[in-house]
Amino acid sequence: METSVTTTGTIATIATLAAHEGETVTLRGWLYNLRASGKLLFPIFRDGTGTIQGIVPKAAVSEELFETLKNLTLESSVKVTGKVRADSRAPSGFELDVQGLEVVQRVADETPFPISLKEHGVDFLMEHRHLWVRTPRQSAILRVRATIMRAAAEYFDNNGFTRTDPPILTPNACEGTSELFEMDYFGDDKAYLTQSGQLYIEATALALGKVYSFGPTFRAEKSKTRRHLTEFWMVEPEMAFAELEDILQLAENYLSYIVAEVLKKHQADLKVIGRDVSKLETIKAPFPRISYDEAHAMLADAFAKGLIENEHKDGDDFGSPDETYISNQFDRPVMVHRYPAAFKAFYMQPDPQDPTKALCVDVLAPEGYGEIIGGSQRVDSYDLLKSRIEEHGLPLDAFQWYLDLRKYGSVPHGGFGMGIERVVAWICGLDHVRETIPFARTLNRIYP
RNA sequence: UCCUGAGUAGCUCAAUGGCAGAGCAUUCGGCUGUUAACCGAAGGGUUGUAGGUUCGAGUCCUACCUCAGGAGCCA
Repeated sequence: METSVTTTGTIATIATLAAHEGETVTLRGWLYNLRASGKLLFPIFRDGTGTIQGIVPKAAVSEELFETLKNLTLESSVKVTGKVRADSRAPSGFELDVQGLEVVQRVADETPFPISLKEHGVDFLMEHRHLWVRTPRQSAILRVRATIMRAAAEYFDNNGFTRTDPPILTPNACEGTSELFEMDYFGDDKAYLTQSGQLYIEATALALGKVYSFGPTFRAEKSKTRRHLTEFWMVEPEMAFAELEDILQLAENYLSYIVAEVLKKHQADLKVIGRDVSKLETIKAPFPRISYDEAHAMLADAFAKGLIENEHKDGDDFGSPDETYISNQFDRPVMVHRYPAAFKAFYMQPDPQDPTKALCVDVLAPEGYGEIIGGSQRVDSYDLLKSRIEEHGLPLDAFQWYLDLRKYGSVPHGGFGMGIERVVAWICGLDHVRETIPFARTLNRIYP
């Protein structure tokens, strides 16, 4: 430890400095930037809660303190003591008149902090993600993420749901579709990383009524877009005695709550991120609802008017450009329901009005962020589910336990899954989900 | 897997087939209100890899590698 002139003051964090105006406090953090103007230094400190500029006139401090700070390297860790002073020139409204400094660890001159205040490329930043997270924007995003995750669990905790997390290691593909990460399970057996906990929480929903799960999910798909990670966090509610209408209402109330929580607690962070909060203030239930058929008509009309490039074929799933167009017609998330059953999962309940359609919903976030929630009412008939499993060419024995749920007191039930990273990307207005998680796992990257 | 694009100084990028450069960062010097501070100077290069065309290749051709954006699939 290298020590310079030290004085003591009340330990404080930058976020709470307004409450310490006029007081002498000690901050513990890092040197974020340093500007010098002859006999005047302007160090900027960060401590994880924010940044503040210090001011150090040569005449006001000891020679030792001045020289130590003048030669200090960026991202060196420090304890700095000074008097909090309101100043209209400061972005946060406050500055610190530095009186004392203890250098905890000085970054060596030969190995300067690699991330500068200037622009960097994506590859370089991701290669240095362990250091990139220190920058104000990335820290702000991670704070918002934390609030979104807390609100995502809190809403269910406050509304009668019991958290029941499913296993991460599973014996087979939950839905028999996506590519999974495979691993050896003590020799004879293979295990797979979960792609969804849904089937398991259907079991716990029939035990506890209303349940949810919240955890990491894995997809080995070679997806390479701004919306995909190979490891991401998903929150999934499941309710017994619930039909599609209940699921729609839950989804709109849920998202409204999460957005409200972020707006309530993160105005400063959203400003650092550069988010237009007026786009979030409109996010209140009820959300617009359109059926697949209505969405198709909307796309057909748009194609006729030359607003979109590719014609959407009735009966086909929507592509990303289609979803973007649909979501751009609304100022809040749009709930698209009753897709053709043909390209949806085997466990979705058919619509009694039109059995070729499934009682399902995709919630598309505004501003082109695409699908953030996918849900459905589940098949509750034993015979129908059995024939669906067979039609999809899935192994019956692997799904016997799942069929059992329809044998012992089956009820209408359903729920949805929400991808946390896509919600964070949308709420923060980010270009790519890789910035929404501390260490993103993508197709081409597993370091650091 | 497919399509498109990009790899040049630590970083971000320039360079008609003809001497490989700038800004930032680093080091040194100057400046008492800077806001990605500014001004001056210095150091810093096997142009992704391997071949090929050419008097001459960062530049053109072939293959490969890496990364990015998109499609498909999905949350």
